[in-house]
Amino acid sequence: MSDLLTRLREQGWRLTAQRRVVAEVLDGEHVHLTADEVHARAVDRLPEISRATVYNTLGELVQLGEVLEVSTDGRAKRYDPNAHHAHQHLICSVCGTIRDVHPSADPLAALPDAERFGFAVSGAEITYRGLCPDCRAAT
Amino acid sequence: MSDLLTRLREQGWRLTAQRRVVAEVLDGEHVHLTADEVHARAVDRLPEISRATVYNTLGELVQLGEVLEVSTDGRAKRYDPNAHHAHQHLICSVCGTIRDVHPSADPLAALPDAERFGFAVSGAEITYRGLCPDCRAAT
DNA sequence: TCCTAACTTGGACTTTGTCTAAGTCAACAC
DNA sequence: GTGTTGACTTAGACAAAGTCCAAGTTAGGA
Ligand SMILES: [Mn+2]
Ligand SMILES: [Mn+2]
Ligand SMILES: [Zn+2]
Ligand SMILES: [Zn+2]
Repeated sequence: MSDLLTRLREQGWRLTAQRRVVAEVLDGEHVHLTADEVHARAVDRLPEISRATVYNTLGELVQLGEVLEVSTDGRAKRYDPNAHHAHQHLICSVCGTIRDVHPSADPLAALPDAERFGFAVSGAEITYRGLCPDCRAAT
Repeated sequence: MSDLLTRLREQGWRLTAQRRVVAEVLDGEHVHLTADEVHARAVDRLPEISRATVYNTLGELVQLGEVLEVSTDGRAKRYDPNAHHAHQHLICSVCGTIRDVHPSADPLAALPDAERFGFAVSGAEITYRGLCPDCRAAT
C-alpha cells in the first residue's frame, strides 16, 4: 500500500490526509466496497472527510488504473483494489457475497471472429452467479 | 410478439393497453433499452402512460423470464427481450453500442472446481469490451 | 516563511428507481 | 348488455447513488 502512495506521488499527486485514508480503507486483497462504504470507513479515521472527496479520489484511482470499478447489479458501483491481478467475480444470488475467481482460459478466446462484428475487442468481464455455501445450507 | 401476449394471458395477466404498448416497444431481436427509453417510446403510442407502469411492467416481464435485465455500466439498467436465446454482450467503450454475441464455449466450463469455493454456480454473464468499427475509424 | 494552484467541503442538483393512496377498468358472472 | 370487483394505473412524493460548484483550506515548492 505504501508503494501505492509512492506511485501516486510520482504521478504528481498531492498527498493529503483524505487521499491517504481512502487508500488505507481500500487496502487488502479481496475488498469490494461501495463508495458510501468507503466513506463510512474513512470517516472512522478522519471524521471530517466529505462524500465528494471520496468520490473524487475513487475516480482518480480508477483513472490511474490502481482500482477497478465493478458494476454487477445496477445498484452502487463497487471499488476493487485488486487491479494488478486480472480476475473475475463470483457472486451469491442470495446474499450478494463477492469472491475473486480466476478462470482457466482466456475469455476472449471464446469469442470467434465471426462474432466480433468488426470490433477491436480488448477485454471481457465475467460475472459468475450461484449460491454460496452458507446460502445453500440455509434452504 | 403476439405469442408473448398469449403466454402472458395464460399466466393470468390482465391485458391492458399499457402492457400491450410496453410489449410492442420491446419487440425486435436486438433491442437494449433503458426504462426511460421504453417510456419515451411508449408515450408516442399511448401519451398518458406513466413511468411507474413502465417500471412495473418491465419488472413483471423480468420475473416471468420474458425479458432480461442487463447492468453493464452502473448507469440505468437495460431491458433485453432476447431472453429465450442465451447470449452475451459486446459493448463499444466509446459510444456504448451493444451487440448480442454468442461465444463458442460454455463460460461455466472455464471455472475450475478449485475456483468455485463451494458455490453452486448456475450462470455467467460476460461483457466483452472493445471499439466498434465506427469508433475505430474516427481516430 | 510565504504563495498559490491543487485540493476539500457542504449542499444543491440530477438521474434512476421505488412506493403509495386514490382513481380506473378488464374480465367474469349473470 | 350490465354490474361488480380486484387488479391495474396514475401523479407525485420519496430514496439512493452520483455529480457539480463556489468558497475555503492546504501541500509543497520558492
Ligand atoms: Mn475483485
Ligand atoms: Mn442482448
Ligand atoms: Zn450467499
Ligand atoms: Zn463505438
